[in-house]
Amino acid sequence: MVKTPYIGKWISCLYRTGQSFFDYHLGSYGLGSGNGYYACFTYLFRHEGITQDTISKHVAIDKTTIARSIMKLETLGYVVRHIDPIDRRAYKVYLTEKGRALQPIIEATLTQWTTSLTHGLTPEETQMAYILLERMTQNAIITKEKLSSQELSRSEPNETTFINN
Amino acid sequence: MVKTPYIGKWISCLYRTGQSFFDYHLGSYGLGSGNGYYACFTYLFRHEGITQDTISKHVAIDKTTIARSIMKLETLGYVVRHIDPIDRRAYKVYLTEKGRALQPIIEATLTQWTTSLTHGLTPEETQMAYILLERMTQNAIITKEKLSSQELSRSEPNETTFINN
DNA sequence: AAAAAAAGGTTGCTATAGCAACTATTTTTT
DNA sequence: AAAAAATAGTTGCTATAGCAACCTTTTTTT
Repeated sequence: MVKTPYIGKWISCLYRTGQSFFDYHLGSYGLGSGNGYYACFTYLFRHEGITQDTISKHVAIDKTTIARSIMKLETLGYVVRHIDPIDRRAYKVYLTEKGRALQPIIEATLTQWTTSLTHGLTPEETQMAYILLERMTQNAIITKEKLSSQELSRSEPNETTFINN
Repeated sequence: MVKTPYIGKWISCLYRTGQSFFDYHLGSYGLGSGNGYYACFTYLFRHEGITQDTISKHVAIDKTTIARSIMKLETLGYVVRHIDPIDRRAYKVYLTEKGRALQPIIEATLTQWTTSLTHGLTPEETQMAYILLERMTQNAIITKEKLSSQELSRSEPNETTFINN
């Protein structure tokens, strides 16, 4: 890898090799390299009966991507969706037995990837990596929100622009 | 973002928001969200006349992706390719004037993204983030290489498997 | 020197994921 | 209560990027 002072390059490489890793280890379950699947799964492992939109917002992935991920997971028999009788626009998403059976496998793979990445780091460095990545992610989300609000800001001039400072 | 002990989630978010960022800032130059473009550019800014394969290996991006990136950059008039007279399989890639004119713009955008991500971090933390990301990326590449060599290891039993330890 | 293997690139195919625009409900305005 | 706006989800489209297979040229074996 070339040395440049740009973080994006490392991120990009980590993302892409991660995709290969997940595809390699979980491809046989019908899941491929899609981060969307694992985002949905890890969220569903903790919060069943939530809507796609809730997942989308909590994992910071576009609702279209979540919709298609859930669609695939439903086809594969890992989740079921029931229309929310109170809000008939929304689906509540539940894991099936088959889906829940995947929990240890998915968690093991995610852990394994994390472990691979932090190989050779001290526990303190690993901890630090977590914290820094989390903070950078927060910054990334804020930056993106600023861009979106700037796009709208012709009609409703700068008001939302500084919300996330 | 949901709190889980998996690094992949932060990486994924950073990667995707980064794509949006580049698309937003550089889309008007015909470059979109493709990390491949910026990898090619930043490498070409320092090393002109190299082959696609060299780029591919140095930036750890599949040669197919590099090929298509370069193809697009050629169409857009940012690079030219000349067959290497010594090795007629290979193309040597050069920036055009138009391509070189993009250097400050691309570098500014890459820097801006890095700056956005590290907002609120101390210089030491930023430095730490760099180092840790770099080390994790090295681990990622090694892990991936291990997987590839395992796939081959039926024909030529484990020999290459431990090379990268 | 011929055959085999490796290397540089390309093509075909696939999965992923975002954006814009849309439908259908629900909520808020007025 | 009607109109407007917001929300949940889907469809269409696009760009990105990897893998497998392939072609061509070069290098290595034998």
